[in-house]
Amino acid sequence: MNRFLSHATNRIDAKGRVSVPSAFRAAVSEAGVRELYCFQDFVFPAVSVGGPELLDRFERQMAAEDPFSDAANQMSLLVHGGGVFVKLDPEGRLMVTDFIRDFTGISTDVTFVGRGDHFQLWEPRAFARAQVEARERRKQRGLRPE
Amino acid sequence: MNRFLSHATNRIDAKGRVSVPSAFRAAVSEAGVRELYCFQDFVFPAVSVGGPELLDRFERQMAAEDPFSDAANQMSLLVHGGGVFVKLDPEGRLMVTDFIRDFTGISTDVTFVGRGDHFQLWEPRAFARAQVEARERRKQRGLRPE
DNA sequence: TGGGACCATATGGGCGTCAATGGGAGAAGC
DNA sequence: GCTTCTCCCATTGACGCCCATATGGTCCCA
Repeated sequence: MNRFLSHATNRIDAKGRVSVPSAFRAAVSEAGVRELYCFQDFVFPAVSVGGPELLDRFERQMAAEDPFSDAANQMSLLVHGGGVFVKLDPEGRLMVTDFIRDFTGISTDVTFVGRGDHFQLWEPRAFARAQVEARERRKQRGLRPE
Repeated sequence: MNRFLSHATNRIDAKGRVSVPSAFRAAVSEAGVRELYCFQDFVFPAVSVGGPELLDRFERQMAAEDPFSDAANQMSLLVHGGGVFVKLDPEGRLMVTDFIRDFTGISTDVTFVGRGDHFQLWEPRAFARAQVEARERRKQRGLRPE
């Protein structure tokens, strides 16, 4: 699996570290990446994490918009200026900084959520709520997956 | 048989495992799959299980939309983040995790329900009720095909 | 037609491995 | 010198793999 799929919740230890699920670590190292880039999501109260190619994704998104629009400006500010680098320790853990805590509401546990080409850090209950909401929205739209 | 048909109920053992019916296992191994992807159904209190092609179907649907829209984000959250991988042990059993239990209400027994290209996990009595309901609905509609 | 052997599936439990977690010590920065 | 971060090692608990047993059904043969 070279993509980020599924989800898992891990505990933050006394030093503020949390283990990245092994499936995600495998996907990261498979891409040969040791340093990850992360920034605040545009839609959800979550922090997105990925390799350098994650920047490409948002540059594509920005390219899809008028480069001088407000939206493109804000996106650049958040992605280029607002992002931070995160390193994994030899055991595959990362430090949960205030940058992450403040935006997500994370305090003691982190839910890692696969998003295909990247993954996200969520406060566990916020993730549960967002899922319920997304499901409700789909029902309202009457869209069926099949 | 390369499709999932009929239904069967098996007991969860002390370690939280349950045997996948042999007919379903045959259909799975015929596709050469050892790792299954499963996620919560959009309509019923059931967990859907299938091979990677189940994921492909959702991704095709996502690809049809604006990839950066809210709708696509929510879809990704449910499909990429909401699913979990399930492995079968050498005897063809799977672990019934809390992810499955909480959503379906399964506690001691699991009803496996074939759905053509995938199958589902149900709490036995919930499945019985859903069948009765479906039958009633059809009667009300005068047995017209949809 | 009845009994018995055989086979496949389902089920139960032991054990090793690995991921997650906790804590200590050295190194680097304030 | 104190704090903070990084690396290293220990612990533990869950999960995957293995082998053993039970149960029900089918086939064969008397």
